[in-house]
Amino acid sequence: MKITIGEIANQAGVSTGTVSRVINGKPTVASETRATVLAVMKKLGYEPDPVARELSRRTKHTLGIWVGAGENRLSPYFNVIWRALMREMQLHATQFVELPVDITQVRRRMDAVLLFHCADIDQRLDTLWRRGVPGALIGHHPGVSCVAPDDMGGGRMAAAKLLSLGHRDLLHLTVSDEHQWAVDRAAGFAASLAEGSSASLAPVILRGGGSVLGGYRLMRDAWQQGHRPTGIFCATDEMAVGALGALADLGVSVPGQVSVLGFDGLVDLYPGLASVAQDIPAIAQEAVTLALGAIEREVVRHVVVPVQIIEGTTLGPAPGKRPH
Amino acid sequence: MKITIGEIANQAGVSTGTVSRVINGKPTVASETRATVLAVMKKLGYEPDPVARELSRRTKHTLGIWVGAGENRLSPYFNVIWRALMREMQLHATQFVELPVDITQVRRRMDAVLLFHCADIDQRLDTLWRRGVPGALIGHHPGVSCVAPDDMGGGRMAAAKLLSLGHRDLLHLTVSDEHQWAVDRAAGFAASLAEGSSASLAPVILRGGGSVLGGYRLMRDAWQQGHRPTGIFCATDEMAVGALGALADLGVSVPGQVSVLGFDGLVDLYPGLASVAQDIPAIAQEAVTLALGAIEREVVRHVVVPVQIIEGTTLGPAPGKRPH
DNA sequence: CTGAAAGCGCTTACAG
DNA sequence: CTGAAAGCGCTTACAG
Repeated sequence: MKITIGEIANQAGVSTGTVSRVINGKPTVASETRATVLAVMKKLGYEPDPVARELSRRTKHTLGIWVGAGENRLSPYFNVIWRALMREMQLHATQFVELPVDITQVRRRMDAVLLFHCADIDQRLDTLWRRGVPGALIGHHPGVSCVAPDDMGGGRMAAAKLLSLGHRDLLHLTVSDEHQWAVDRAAGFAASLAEGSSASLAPVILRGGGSVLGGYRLMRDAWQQGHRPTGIFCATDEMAVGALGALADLGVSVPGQVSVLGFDGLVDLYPGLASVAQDIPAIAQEAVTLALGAIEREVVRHVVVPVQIIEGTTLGPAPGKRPH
Repeated sequence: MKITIGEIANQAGVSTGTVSRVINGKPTVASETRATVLAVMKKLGYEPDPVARELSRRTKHTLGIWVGAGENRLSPYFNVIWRALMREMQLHATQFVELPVDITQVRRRMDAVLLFHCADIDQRLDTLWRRGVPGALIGHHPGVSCVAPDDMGGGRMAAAKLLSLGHRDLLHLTVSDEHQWAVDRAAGFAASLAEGSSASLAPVILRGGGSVLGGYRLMRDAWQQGHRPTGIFCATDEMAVGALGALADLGVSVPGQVSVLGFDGLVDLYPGLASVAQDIPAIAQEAVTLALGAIEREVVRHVVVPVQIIEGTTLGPAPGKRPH
């Protein structure tokens, strides 16, 4: 039998209202009472029913999600962040609608809209503005709440990591489109190298398609044209997977001859892939929080979520160097 | 203001119970009453609240989803079917838990489990059996309810399509792992060719990785080894994308010199991709229906969902032939 | 700080 | 065939 708030209330000797207040972390509960209730909840392995919560919360919100036109909805990254967003909305007991590019078609009421990697942000915000729907976005933009990974910092971390392994001949593979994230990752990478204490280094930067095939071709062509980097930083993990495929086909050993570092943290794409990992769950959580906050006209916030390097077997010391 | 069952009842001059019966297609409603209610619902653009439905339906179900160990959760196909499953569960107001490989860890109660592309089906069913949880699966297996696309028929359709375009030199790229779907697609393709009225044809079959890179390498190597097929059938769209990439790099024109046909229907992967398309929404719907049916110990059913060729610009008549 | 009670939008026995 | 009523598991003013 499913265990409910009523059962908790019984065993804790309080009312269901109090149990509810504990669940929701309301401040108006005596700490002793709170402890008792928490103990009973734990003992019984209670988990609140999200469905009932959603129904009873007066203010039920539905969030629109509006994805940029160019976004590849089949990419691994989209896949992962989408699932994280879904999970987050479920926890917040929030419904959602995925918006078509032409938003005027949409009948369902939306309380707020989350823009995801849209290039034409201004125009879309304008459309929302006219409909009186507040927005938040994953990315960067003045005047609205935003959340994004620390792309610039991640680029810097990539540089620092490769430098610390002794690499001096560096290659950066990125996308030819001027996405903010790509620009920032490249800028962070280059800036950090330029600041190097000894000789200031400049990476070779090559641009192409953002897919696995894009990375493959860039890497293959670069090598065949005589480039001999020992440290390669890719703007996405997909590109890194492609680059690794090309290196394998070229007979170049990784990480013996060449180290490869991706970005995003999708290390399941390739065994041992090293990557500057985004904290996708945190981004999704912030995104939903910001969008929900926008409904209440909360103050605009810009959240930058830290990234973190996941070491893998595609990273090693530069040939002839010892690691330190 | 959200429009509810009460409002419908008011305007239709009936009770909410009757409206509910109409919504749920219960037979015990006078057809005249039904028509009135339906009309009001339509006029007001009413959509039942799935959350409220779930809460009030006495029997709330939680479905476990158990994904095969080898399944690439980042692949486009997984992405698409996963989203279709989520949507279906939402419509059925069914909760779900994604199960880890080690199911003994799971605390939450599950009413049924949906197995997705598992290789070790027998063993998993056994585990479920011991826990008294019924199962259904996407794939094929005797003794449990199953749903799967018509892999064999799709292979036949691929053969028929390429033959009708005049292609006689055929290549099939597939995965090296012995997945049921891969085996069936290849078998259908080969069987259909062998039955050809004139000379019986045999395709060259090459096996490799199922990813884009796998398709790329198979295609490139085949061409460089002197294979000169004019019609290429790939077991997955991802492989087709890879093959198309290789052909582009080799300077082979598509569909001028070579036609390429994928499988799955993920035509957004590549502009103009021709593909034997699975009806993924239908599969997801059946899957959830079967799993929910298994709870009621309904009779075991095996559902095969038809596939359909999506024509694209990667398909054309064999060189020197006119289309008919 | 806490309880009693109403209500979220539906479904479903129970009567009639 | 249909209505009145209870109930799904929670949250939240309203009192105290």
